[in-house]
Amino acid sequence: MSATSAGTPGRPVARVLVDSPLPQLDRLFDYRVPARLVGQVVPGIRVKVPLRSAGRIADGFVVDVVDGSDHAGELSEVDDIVSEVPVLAPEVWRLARAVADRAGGSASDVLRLAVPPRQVRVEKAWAAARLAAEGADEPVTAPEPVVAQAVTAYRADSLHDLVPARGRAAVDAVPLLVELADDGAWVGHWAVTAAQLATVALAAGDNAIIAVPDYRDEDHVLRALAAVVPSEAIVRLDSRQSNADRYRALLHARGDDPVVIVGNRSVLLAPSARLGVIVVFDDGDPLFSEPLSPYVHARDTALVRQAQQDTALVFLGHARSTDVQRLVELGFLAEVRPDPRYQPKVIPTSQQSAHDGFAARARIPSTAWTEARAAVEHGPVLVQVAHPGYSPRLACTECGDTARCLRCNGPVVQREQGAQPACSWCGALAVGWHCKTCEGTAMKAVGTGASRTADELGKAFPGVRVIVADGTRPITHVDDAPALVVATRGAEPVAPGGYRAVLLLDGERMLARESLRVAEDCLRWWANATALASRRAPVVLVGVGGALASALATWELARFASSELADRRQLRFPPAVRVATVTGTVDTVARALGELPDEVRAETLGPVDVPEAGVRAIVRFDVRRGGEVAQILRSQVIRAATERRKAIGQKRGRAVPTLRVRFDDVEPFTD
DNA sequence: AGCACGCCGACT
DNA sequence: GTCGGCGTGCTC
Repeated sequence: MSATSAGTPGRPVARVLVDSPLPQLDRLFDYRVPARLVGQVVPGIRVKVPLRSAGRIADGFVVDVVDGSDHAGELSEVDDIVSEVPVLAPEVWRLARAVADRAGGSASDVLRLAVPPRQVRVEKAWAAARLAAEGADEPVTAPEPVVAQAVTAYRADSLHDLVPARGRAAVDAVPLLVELADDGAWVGHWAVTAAQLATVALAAGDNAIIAVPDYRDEDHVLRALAAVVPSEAIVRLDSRQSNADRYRALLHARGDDPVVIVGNRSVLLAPSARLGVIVVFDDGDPLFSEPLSPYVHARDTALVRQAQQDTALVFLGHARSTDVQRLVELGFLAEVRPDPRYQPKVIPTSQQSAHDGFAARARIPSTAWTEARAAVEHGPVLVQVAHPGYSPRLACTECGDTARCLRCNGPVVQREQGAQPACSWCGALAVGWHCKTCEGTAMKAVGTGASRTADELGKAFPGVRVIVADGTRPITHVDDAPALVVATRGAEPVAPGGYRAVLLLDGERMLARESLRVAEDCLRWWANATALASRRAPVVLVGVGGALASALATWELARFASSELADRRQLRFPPAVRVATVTGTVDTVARALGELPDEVRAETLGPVDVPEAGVRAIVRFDVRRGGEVAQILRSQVIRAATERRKAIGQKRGRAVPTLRVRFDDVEPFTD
C-alpha cells in the first residue's frame, strides 16, 4: 500500500466494498477505523459505512486493512461493525472480483450469492461451540481421518493421480447405477466417482467442491459421500436452504478441518482456502446458468477458481457439452473415459408407430413394444416423454392456430383427461374461449403429455401398473416390481438395479424446439435417462435417426459434441465465440459499440429495436478478447449510469439503466 | 440510489 | 437583490 495522505498516521484504514448494485460504486472505498473499533475491523467482516453524507449508511465488506490511503480527500470513519465474524474469505473476494470483471458486472452482486445474510442465533451457537472446543482439555472432535478411495471403473488409476497432480479433465461418467453397501440405496455411478475424487482431496488435508444441477443429484452425491466420508466432513450448501442453514454451512466450511462442500451452482462460491478438487457434474444442464446479475455460469466460475487456486478440476457427465468439448480440443482438459464394457445398449429406431392398434396409439413402434413387453415382465420400464400433463398444446379446430389465453395470451393446455383446458402461464380456465385468429370456438388436442401417454400405455400393456412422474408429481424412487414409469425428461425416478428397459419416446418433438442447443440438450436428456437403465438393458430411441441417433447408439457423445462445435465455429456462434448483449438507448448502445475494436464491431448483430428496452445489439468476439471487451463495455455502463439518468421506459416506477450488458446469454439464439 | 452543488425565473 | 427550480455529478 502507498503512503498515508488523509489517514491519520498510525490509525488503520479499512478498504471497503460497498454493498450496492450500482456499477459506479463497484470499487473499494477507504475509511478510517475509529479508535473504538481498532482490532475489531479485520478483513472479511461486514461493516456499516457512511456514503456521501453522514446520514446515509451503507453495508459493506472489509476487504483489507492497511496503513494509509491513496485517496486525496478526507476519509470518513467506519460507522460500526455488523459482526465480528469474517464471512468473506479472501479467496472468495478474489474469485468474486474476477468473475464479476469477466461478466462485466458488480462484485457485490456476486457476493450476494456467496455470502448469506447474518444470522445472529447461528453465529452465537457457532461461537459457543468454538469456545467449548478451545476450553476442553483434549480435543473434543478429533477429526476422523478420511481414507483416499481408489477411483474405480477407470483404467489404470487415471483419475486417482488427477487430484494430487492438480489435473484438469473431462470425465465421461459410467452410465449405470450403484447400490451403496450400508445405505442400500441406488445412486448414479457418477456420484460415486465424485465422492471418490473428494476423498483423495480430503485425505491430503484439502477441501473438495462438488457442484450439481439440482437437488435430486445432490441427494445422490450426499449418499455416495456418506459411505466414504464422516458426516462432520460433509457440508451441504445450496440456494434452496434457509438463510440460517446457508450461514451455518458457510461457517462450517470455513472451519479448520477439511470438508467436501456439495451444492448447486452457488456452491462454487463457497469459502475454501485449501481447495484440492472441483467436480462439476452435467455442466450442460441449464440450471448451472445463474439467473441473477451478473449471470455467471457455474462452469465459468469453476474455471476461474481453478486458475486462481490451482486446484484439480473435473467436468463429469454422461453427455459432453460443446463448452467442455472446446476446452478438450484446446488441450486444456484431458479426456478420461471409463472401461468400454460399461457402454450401454442403445437401439435407435426411426421407424414410426406399429401397425397394431394400442401400440400405435401409444406412439410405440414394434421394436420398442417388443422390448418393453419382454422387459416389463421382470421389473420397471422407463418411458421418457417430452411434456407433462395430458395435452401439452391445444389448437383451434378451424384454423389450427395454437389456442391462447384470452387474458394473458399464454398457451392453453389440458392437465388431465377430461379437465377444463387452462392457461399454462396464468392458470385461468379457458371458458368461453374463442380463437384470436379466426373466431372459432372449439379447440382440439395437439400432442401428447405424460399422463395421456400413461393412459395409452395402460391400454397397450393391459394389467401393467403405470406410474407418472413429472414436475407436478415428482417421484424420486420407484420399487423393483413390474411397472411402466412415464416421466418427463429430467424428472425420471431411480429404480433399484436400474430399469429393465428404457423407451425414449418424444425425440422428434424434443428436437423440434428452436434453440441453438437442441441437439446437445436432447443428447444430454437421453444419455441421462440411459444411465438409469440396468446393465445391458435395451434403451430404445424412437423416431430419431441420423448423426444424433448414431451418437447415442455408439455412445460417442464426445464425437458428436465435437462436430456440433465445428458447426458453431463455422457460424461464429457460442461456445466457439463469446457473445455479449448490449441493451440501451440508441445513443448509449451506439457509443458503446463505437468503443469496441474494429474487428469486434464488425461482427456485431443489430442493433435492433426491442419493445420497452430501447435497442439491443449482440456483440461477438473471440474468447481471448473477453477481458478487453468486458472492460470496454463495463466502462460504458458506468459512464451511462453516471451521466444524466434519463430512463428509457419506466418499469413499475423504477427507471431502467440507459445501458446494460450481459455476457454469454444464449437466449437471443433461441427462436 | 440519495444527496449536494450550481446556475436561471418570480418574490418578500 | 435572493429563494429555490431541478439538471448534473459524486460517493472514501
